[in-house]
Amino acid sequence: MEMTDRKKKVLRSIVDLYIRTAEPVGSKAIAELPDMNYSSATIRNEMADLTAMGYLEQPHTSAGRIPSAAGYRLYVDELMAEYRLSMDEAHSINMAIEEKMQRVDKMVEKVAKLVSQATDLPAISVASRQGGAKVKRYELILAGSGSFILVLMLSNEEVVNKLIKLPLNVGENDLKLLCALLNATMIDIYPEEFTAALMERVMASAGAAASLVPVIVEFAVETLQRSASTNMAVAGQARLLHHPEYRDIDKAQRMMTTLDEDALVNLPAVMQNANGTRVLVGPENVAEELKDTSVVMTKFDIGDGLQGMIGVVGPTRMDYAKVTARLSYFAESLSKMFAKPEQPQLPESMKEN
Amino acid sequence: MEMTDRKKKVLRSIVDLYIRTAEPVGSKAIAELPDMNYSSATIRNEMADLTAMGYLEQPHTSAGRIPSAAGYRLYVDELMAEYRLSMDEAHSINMAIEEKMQRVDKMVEKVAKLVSQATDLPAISVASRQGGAKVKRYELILAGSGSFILVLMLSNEEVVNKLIKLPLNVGENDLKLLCALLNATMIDIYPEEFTAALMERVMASAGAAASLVPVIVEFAVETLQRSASTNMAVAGQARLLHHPEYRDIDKAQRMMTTLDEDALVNLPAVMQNANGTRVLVGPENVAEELKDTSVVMTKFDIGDGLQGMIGVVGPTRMDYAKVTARLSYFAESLSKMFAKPEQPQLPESMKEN
DNA sequence: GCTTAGCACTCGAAGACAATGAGTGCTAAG
DNA sequence: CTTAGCACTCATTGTCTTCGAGTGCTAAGC
Repeated sequence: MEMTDRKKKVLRSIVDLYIRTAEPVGSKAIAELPDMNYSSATIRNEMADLTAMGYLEQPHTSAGRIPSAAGYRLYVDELMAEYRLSMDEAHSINMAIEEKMQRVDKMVEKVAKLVSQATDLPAISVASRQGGAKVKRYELILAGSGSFILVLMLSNEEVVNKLIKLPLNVGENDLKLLCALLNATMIDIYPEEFTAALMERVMASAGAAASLVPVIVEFAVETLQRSASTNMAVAGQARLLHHPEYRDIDKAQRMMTTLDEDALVNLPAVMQNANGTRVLVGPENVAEELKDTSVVMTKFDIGDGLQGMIGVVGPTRMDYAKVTARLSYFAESLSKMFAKPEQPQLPESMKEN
Repeated sequence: MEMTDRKKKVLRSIVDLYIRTAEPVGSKAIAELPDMNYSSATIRNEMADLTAMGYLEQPHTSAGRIPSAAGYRLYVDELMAEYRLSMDEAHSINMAIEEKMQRVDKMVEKVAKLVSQATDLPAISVASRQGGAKVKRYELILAGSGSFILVLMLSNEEVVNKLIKLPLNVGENDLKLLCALLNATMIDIYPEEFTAALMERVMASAGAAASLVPVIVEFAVETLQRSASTNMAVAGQARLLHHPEYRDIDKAQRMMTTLDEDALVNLPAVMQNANGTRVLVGPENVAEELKDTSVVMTKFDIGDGLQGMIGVVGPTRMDYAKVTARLSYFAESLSKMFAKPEQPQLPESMKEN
C-alpha cells in the first residue's frame, strides 16, 4: 500500500486533533474538519489503511484511532506545521532570559525553570564543559586571623577561591615564595598531570610553606575535575500532572521518580553528534522508563567550551510543533546571550562619569 | 465530659493505627490490640465520647473513626511515643551528612534531598543569614588579557570574586593604589552605607582607576545583599505520591504546585521565636493551600549568623514520632558539623609529611 | 473506479440495583 | 461499669443493562 497525499493529510489531522484533545479520534470528527471534503466513510477507509500501515492504533474496536509511535515519527518529520512564536511568546521568553544569570549552576536551574514554564512540561537543562580546564594562575592572599586565600584562575575564565588555614610557622614571605613557585611550575597542566613526583619536587623547593602544597594541589585537582563536569537541573516535574496521560498515579509516580533520579544523565549523550533540535518519540527513547513518553531536546554551543542542552519530557501526545519552536527559540536566545560573554557592567558605569 | 486515661489510650491507639494504615479505624480493630483489655463495645463507647469531644471524626456513619486536627494536636503534644532512631537510621543519616558539602546553596539542596529521603516526604531546607555581612578586605589581582579579578573577603569568612575588564588607561600601579584606597575607606560598612557621597570621595582620590569604583561598589553591594538573603531548596515533591491521601490527582497537583512555588517562603517566619521542632497540624498552617496537610519543622543555629531550618510537608496522617525524631537528629548532626567550621583538610595533609 | 449512504456489529462507559459486610449506637444482662 | 447482642446505616463491590460512539462492509451513486 502506498502513502498518498490524502493519507498524509488525514494522518496529520488525526495527530493534530489528538494532540489537542487527548482522546481517540473518530472518522466523523475528521470528516467534519473545515478543509476535509470527504465523508466519514471515506475517512474510515483511509484510517483503516493507515492502521494497516502501522501509523495508527486502535485502543479497542469501538473507539477512535490514536497515532502510533511511527505515526508521531512521520508527523514530526514531515507533517507538522511550523509553529510560529507569537510576538508575545518570544517577548516573554526574552524577558525571562534577560534577567541576570549569575553562576553556571544557578543559570542551569533558572533555564530549566523557564523552559518548563514555557512548555508546561518538566524540563531538563544541562551545561557541560567539553575539555577540562587548566589552572592559569595561582594567587595566595594573606587574610587576617591566621589564614590565607587561595585563588585559582582557570583557563576558562572562571575564578575560584578557598580559605585555608595557615600553619604557624609560615609567614608572608613564605607565601610569596610559594606563590611564585606554583606559578612557575604548576600551571597549564591537566588535572591528571598533578603527579606525586611533581608535587614532591615543588615541596622540596617550597621551604617552610611546603606543607601547604598538598592542600593546594588537592583543591586545584578537585576544582579542575569539577569544572570539566556537567551541571544539570530538572524543573517543573509537577507539570506532568497537568496532562491527562498522567492521571494514573502510578504512571505519574514512576515518571516522576525517573525525573528525580538521574536516569536522564545519559540523555545528553544521545545528542552527541546532532546539533539542533531532536525529537525522541516514545520507544525510541534510551531509558526503559521513558517508553511511553517523548523527549524533545535542543543542543547548542555557548562558547568557552560550554555546551548547553535544554529539553522537555512529556506525553507522546504533546504539541511537538509548539514545543520544538519554543525550545529552539530558547536555545537561540541563550546562545546569543552568551555570545557577548559576561561583559561586566563596565560600559554603562563608565558612561556615568 | 472529662478526659480519662483510658480515653487517651484509645485515642493514641487510633492515631497510631490510622498512621500505619491510612484507613478509618473501627472499634473492633482497637479492641483486638494486645494491650487493650476491653471489648469492642466499650471501645465504641469511648470512641463515641472522643468523637463528641472533637478528637475523632467519622467520614460516614458506617465507617470507622479518623483523628480530627484536634486529635492530632493532642497526640503530638502528649500521647505519641518517643521514637528512637535505630542505630542504622542514625548511621545512615550521619553518612549522608558527612559527605562533603561545598557551598551553602549546594548544601541546602543536598540537605533537602537527604531529609526528603529519610522521611519519604517532600522536604524544605533553608539557610538564612541573620545580620548582613560586611566587606573585610578588597584585593585586586591583575589577570592577563586586560582584566583583573576583584576579590572580596567578607566578615562571615566567605570569599567571592569577579572578573572585570580593565580600561585601557589603567595600569598595575593604578590598581594597587585603588586597592589600598578601598581597604582604607570602604571596609566594615553595611551595604546601605555605600553612599554616592562616599563613592565620589573615593573616586576623587582614585586617579586613573576612578572609573572602576562604581563597578566594584555595585558588585560589593550586590554580594552583601545576597549574602544576607535566604537560601532555600525543596526536594522530593514526587514522594507526595507515595502516600494514599494524594491518590487524588487534583489534590496532589495543587499541593505540588504549592511546593514548586514559593508559598513556603513564609514558613520560616513561623519559626521566628521557637527553637527546636514544631508541628503544624492541618488547619493550623499559615498557607491556605496547606489546610489538610501537616508541616514539621526544626530550626537550628549554625553559627556565623547562619540559621538553618529543615522541614517536611505531608499528609496530616503522618508518622509524627518518626518524622520529628529524624528531623531533630538531622538538625543536631548538622549543627555539630558546622560547629567545627569548614576546617580545611589541612590537619590530615600536614600529617603526611 | 472512487465516493458515500446505510446498516449491523462491537465494546467501553455509565447507570441501576442488589448483595455484602464493616462499623455503629443502643439496650439489657452480667 | 462492662459487654453481648442486635438492628441499622451506608460505602463498596459486582452484575446487568442500556447507550452510543465508532467501526467495517456492502451496495448504490457519480
